[in-house]
Amino acid sequence: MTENPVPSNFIQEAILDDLKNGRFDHVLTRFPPEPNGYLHIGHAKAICITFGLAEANGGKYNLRFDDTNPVKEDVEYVESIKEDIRWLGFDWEDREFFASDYFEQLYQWAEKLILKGKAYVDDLSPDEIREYRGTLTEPGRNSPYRDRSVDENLDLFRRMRAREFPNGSRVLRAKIDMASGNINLRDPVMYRILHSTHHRTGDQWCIYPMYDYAHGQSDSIEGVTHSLCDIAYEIHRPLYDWFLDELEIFHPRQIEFSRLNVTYTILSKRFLKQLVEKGLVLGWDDPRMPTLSGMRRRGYPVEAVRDFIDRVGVAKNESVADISLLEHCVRENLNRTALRVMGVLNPLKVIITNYPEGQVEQLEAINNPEDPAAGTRTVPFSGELYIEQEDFREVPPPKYFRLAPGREVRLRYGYFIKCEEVVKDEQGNVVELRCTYDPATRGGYAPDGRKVQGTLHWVSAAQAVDAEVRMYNRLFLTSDPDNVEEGKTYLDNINPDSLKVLSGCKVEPSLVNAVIGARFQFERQGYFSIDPDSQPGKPVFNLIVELRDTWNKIQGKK
RNA sequence: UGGGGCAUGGUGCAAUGGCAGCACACCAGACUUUGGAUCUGUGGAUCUUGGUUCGAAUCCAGGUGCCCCAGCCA
Repeated sequence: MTENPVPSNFIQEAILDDLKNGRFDHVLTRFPPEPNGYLHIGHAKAICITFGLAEANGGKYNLRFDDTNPVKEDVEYVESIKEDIRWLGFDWEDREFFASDYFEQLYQWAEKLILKGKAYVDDLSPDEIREYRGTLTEPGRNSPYRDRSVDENLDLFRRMRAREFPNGSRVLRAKIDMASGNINLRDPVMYRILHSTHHRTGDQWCIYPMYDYAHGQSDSIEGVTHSLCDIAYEIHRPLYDWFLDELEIFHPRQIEFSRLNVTYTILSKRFLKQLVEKGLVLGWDDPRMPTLSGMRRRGYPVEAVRDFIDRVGVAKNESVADISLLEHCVRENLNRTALRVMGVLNPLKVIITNYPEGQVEQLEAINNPEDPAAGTRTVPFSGELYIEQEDFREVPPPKYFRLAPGREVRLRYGYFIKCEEVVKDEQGNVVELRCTYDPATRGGYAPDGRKVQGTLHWVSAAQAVDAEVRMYNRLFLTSDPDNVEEGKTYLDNINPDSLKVLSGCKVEPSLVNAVIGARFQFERQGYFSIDPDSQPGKPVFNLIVELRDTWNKIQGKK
């Protein structure tokens, strides 16, 4: 977890400076999502930085929905966004705002700019506006409507509001500089006509403010001191400042930091939406998704997600965080907190030939070796068990420590068993092992000091609970999925094996009534959580993350 | 001579003129009733050229590379 509650980064330094030199005497930040999609791990970084910095400096933070484009937004998203932020552990109390609440004020300020001769109504078509804007290397040209009189502008703008004109027929533009090297300053559009029902204001408006015009003013209305945002808005800052200065209203400070990228995933709302809509995943909360709802469903502890964000840091470099760091954070958390259990994913039947017929013993097992307070439980042992198919090899390769004909291994918390006979079906598949056990090794200790190389997990057949286990793998095959050759897209990099559903799994009986969301370590395999799809007596597990596997590594080298 | 931003091990982040450090990853070993965890150890970085300075990752100048901007999206 975070050792140092006060973050040390360039934004914190800037805040401290502002406090010290009197630019501000308190700190108020805001997170401004547009409700047009679900939050992902990249947003989590923005939220933790934005809200975390406010907390660290004794300030408050607002949640403000940037809902200025009715055609893309929906209440479904505002609900999910709130749930995700709460999950992250932040409480914005009563400071929940919507840019749409400011539409009237924004409109009045627009009239003010018209009156000042700083804004005008333009009749150019969208195509013409683009033409007049010029290019990256050539300056733009003034619109023929640029020098309309204040009265005419005012009249036209009011009639825009009064629904007199169709979509796309006119816009309100700021009058700045069509020759500016910064294209954002080439008379940016402030209002466009959109005859469209807004999810909150309904049909009250048919003109909607653009981001650049709405954002800074919304910050100002709320008294935000530090408006932290994506590096992409850095070149918008002159415009952000321009509106505030021209309007002569409270002037927050915008500071930009670089967004988070993560290897083997894609963090773009557009792409994530595509995955959902094309049915390539089961929904926004599919456990393979980098969305917060997906991670939550998968079973990632929120503490681990936060820890990851802290470790990734804050800077302006374009950076790509290694997914293995996230996985490390998850494992580190779960190693401390998850109860250990035994579950067999791909069962292979084992008959203990010398075990007393019909006998069942209750053996004691440790719940979490990292946490003595977690105590112990009992697991039933009998003459008919399941072990993992992978834990038996008829012809064991070098360094394979598990079961093989004639070899003795330990069953965890159980007995030493020795494989005496291999039973196969007509196709030659191993279907059953016949073994003997050493009654003197109860609990897994040999009184004669005899060693075995392997310890296997197992489940007693009669008491086993049937379970479905969903094994997840990276959604993408390449570390930078969007980096594709001509003619291909990130969709070509999708991993066809990102989900494998195992249906005949056998888990120990203590798991029969595990609650949704509970997390366990299946010993020697990985961490798993109970999926909401679980039914009473029929648990469904999600693989959260596998245990580190050095045997796998050894094999991979060959 | 469009404008803006960024360059530190494989990855991410520190070092704010004074011994380039931390984490993840990687590799080797110890230990182990989870091939988990834990512990120990190895290797590996300041984009480049010049300048200032006793001393430069840090300051200055030039160069190079990468990212962003031409929505009536945010």
